[in-house]
Amino acid sequence: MVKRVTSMQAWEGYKNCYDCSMRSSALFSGLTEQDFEHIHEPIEQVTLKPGEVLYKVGDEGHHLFTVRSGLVKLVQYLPDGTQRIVRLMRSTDVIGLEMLVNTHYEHEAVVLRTTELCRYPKEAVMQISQTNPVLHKDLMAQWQKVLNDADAWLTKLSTGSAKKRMANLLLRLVESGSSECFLFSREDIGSILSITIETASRTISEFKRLKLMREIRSNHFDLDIEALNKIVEG
Amino acid sequence: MVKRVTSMQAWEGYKNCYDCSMRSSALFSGLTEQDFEHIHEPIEQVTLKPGEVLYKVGDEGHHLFTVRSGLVKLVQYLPDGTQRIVRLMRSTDVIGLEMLVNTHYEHEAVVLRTTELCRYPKEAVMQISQTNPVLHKDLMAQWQKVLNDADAWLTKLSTGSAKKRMANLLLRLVESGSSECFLFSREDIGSILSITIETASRTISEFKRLKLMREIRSNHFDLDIEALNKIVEG
DNA sequence: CGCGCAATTGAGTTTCGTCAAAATCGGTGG
DNA sequence: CCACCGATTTTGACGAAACTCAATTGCGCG
Repeated sequence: MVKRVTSMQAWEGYKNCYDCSMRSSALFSGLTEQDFEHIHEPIEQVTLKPGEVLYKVGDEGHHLFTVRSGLVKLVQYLPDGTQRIVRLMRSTDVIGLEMLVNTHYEHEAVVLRTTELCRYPKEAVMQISQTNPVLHKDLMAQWQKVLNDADAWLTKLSTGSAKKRMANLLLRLVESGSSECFLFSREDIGSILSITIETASRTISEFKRLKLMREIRSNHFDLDIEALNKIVEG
Repeated sequence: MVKRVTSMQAWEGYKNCYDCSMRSSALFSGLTEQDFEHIHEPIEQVTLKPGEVLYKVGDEGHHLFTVRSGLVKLVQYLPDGTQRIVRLMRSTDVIGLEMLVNTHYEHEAVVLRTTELCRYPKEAVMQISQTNPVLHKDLMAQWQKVLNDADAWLTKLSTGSAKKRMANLLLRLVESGSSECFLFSREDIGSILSITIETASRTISEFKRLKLMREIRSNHFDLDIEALNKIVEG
């Protein structure tokens, strides 16, 4: 069992949201001073290290989170106990939207890379979303983004040969504007693509042999994006 | 190319929504008389026959739909041109939620069984959702429902052996309270489970041989739910 | 009745999973 | 600094599952 939550720094009201470097994307960036008066619980910033668990399937919860930096996996478990990663959440993504409708989380949220989060009380989000059109629209957009991601996850990462899936995953993990990407454990890769760790390993080995990817350092690769695109299309 | 839209019957204002037999689930069931005054475009009821296309990927659109009865598939296309069914929409499901955020549809919506829909202008939904807390909450719930379905689609219908996927699909298609289900073309089944039509056919044949399902009449089956559950768990 | 399309079945090939062994990596302690 | 340990990753050999291609059957409809 892993420790659940680590460093947490309470924010002094709304100033931090107001001045937030992520204003354009953070959930509360469009709020008015009036809105903030309705928030009774402080918005907190959380930092989690790899392996730490934000919440588990079925946990009762009262918070939504915005990812400021890092990478979080959302996991569900199959009847046979194996895990399936159903989503990867990165900067500007909102985790735990289901709190606006449910009282319990639908996934297990586990940190893959050191992650900074903003934590919002769900009551505040629910209430303000009914009066503030900007937040209302933001939430809809977030919901739609998650849904689009889910569709892409299905069509690109869960359909076709292992090679195609892997190529799609690599292209998705590329830092935009560059051709580099970080990878995580073979087990996680397998649980994303629905393949075994052996197949994951073999596919990566083959890609390296074909010079589709070059290992700069441990789990950090430089990709031949053109060639990978060819595999995806082929 | 298929005809796009057939019979469409304009509704005389809000009375029909108010008296609607699906009041508890239809999108506008919780609206007040005031709300209805803001709707300039009539709400219409659409009936579509199997094979008809409600909209296509990238179509510009101004409407959301509630499924009253029937079955609609939402399809996306892969780079190689093959189709993947990413969702099945049944009674009480809302089609085209993305219209609240986008101007174009994300999928191709094709009718599998004769389907009755209620058609709502998106402007009305967007506007009223900001003032009517009931609709606001309904929309959130709908969004979450779609998301849950997407997760289940991934974990149950796109993971594991063909037998497990098929068993999961059959159990999902069962009319609740009974043990009967309708099936559609092997091609559609394949495009749901991400398997070939041959594998789909073989799996069904095997299930029939093992008495897991009995064909009452063409594509209408009586299922051994217990046994299918065992396959899913195994 | 026969045409056309969908579904089924069969045979051979490919891909992927399984099991096992070897190699590599990271951290620990002598 | 090096040896050692456990965990992860890689690689190999084999078998099972699914895909491909092709032939056959079955069904609806003119």
